[in-house]
Amino acid sequence: MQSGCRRGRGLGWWHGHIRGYGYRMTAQREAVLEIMTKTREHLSAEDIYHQLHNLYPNIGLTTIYRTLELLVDTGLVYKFDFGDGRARYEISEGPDSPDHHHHLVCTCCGKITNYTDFIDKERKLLNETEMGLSKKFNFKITNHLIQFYGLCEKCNKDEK
Amino acid sequence: MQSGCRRGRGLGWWHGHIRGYGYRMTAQREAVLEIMTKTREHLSAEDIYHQLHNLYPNIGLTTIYRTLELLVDTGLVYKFDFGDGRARYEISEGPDSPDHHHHLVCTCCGKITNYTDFIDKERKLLNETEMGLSKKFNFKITNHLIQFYGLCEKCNKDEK
DNA sequence: ATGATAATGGAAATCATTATCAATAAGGAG
DNA sequence: CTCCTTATTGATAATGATTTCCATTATCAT
Ligand SMILES: [Mn+2]
Ligand SMILES: [Mn+2]
Ligand SMILES: [Zn+2]
Ligand SMILES: [Zn+2]
Repeated sequence: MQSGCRRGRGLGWWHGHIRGYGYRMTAQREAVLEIMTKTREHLSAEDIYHQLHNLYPNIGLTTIYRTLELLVDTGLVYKFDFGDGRARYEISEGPDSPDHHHHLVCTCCGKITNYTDFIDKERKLLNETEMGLSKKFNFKITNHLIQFYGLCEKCNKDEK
Repeated sequence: MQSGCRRGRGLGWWHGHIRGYGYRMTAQREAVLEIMTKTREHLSAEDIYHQLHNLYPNIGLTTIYRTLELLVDTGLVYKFDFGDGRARYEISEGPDSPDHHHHLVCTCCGKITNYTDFIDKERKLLNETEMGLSKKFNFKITNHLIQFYGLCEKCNKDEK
């Protein structure tokens, strides 16, 4: 329907997004997005770097960092700190998408678990809270972070 | 009332806590706790280091880091990552204390705002959620992190 | 196809946090 | 209170993730 639609020519849906911010589309950015959209893992910059080295032996780690920063800035990717000393990234469908989820972080082994359960109740409370906080502090909320810390099933057993 | 009470001899309430974990009480640990309990700011290790240098010109930054790690491990202090590249610390009264609060983080200027509003509703939802998640994932939750990101009043204005 | 300029990648620089290790001090035993 | 074991400290070096630089390359509007 939209005249600008370029589907069917091998272009990812993200081209328009990137270009819309005035950035150029490059093979490296394509490659990083390709990986990010195909995994549910929480990859570090170096994880991505290693995965790409097969396909692009000359890609630089610096470029991975730069690309991730761009993707975070334009809202395509979330950046997380799970406490293991390196940033971790995950594709983002935005805080209102049905795939939006939060995390359980095992403080023992570092395992990360996605959960979408209870998100509906959460969403309701979050909306109220965001509205109240915006009003009280004149703070314009754009996003939120929720994480639960504790022991995963395995670590909880080993604990005993 | 309690026979073990040591008030009135210059000992902080935290002595028993630290000793209870088998750690020795030192002037340095005392000093760090003294600062942490007297501020509502979110200090970095270096912040604390500088504040202490007047009183203890010989205290080492390494010791600050070690002490903070100890305090976090024993639950007296919370460690946060607000995205400015350094860890920030804050005294903890525990997730069930009336002083327990969450944060608004300005993504523009980095300003951190404590809020306790809506905590009651939050607590209710958190309890339900924690219970549900514990059951579904066999995950033993010990703590949680909630942060809202956006623009503070000042940055929102300047934005326009 | 051409040119202006944004993007890349290799290497060096940053900078918060850790590891080492000899010197010091806490606190239980006597 | 003194002694002794051993946790703790502090100076320094090491680590490691992320940035900065800058010459080379690639994108894309014209
Ligand atoms: Mn996730
Ligand atoms: Mn706070
Ligand atoms: Zn675990
Ligand atoms: Zn601000």
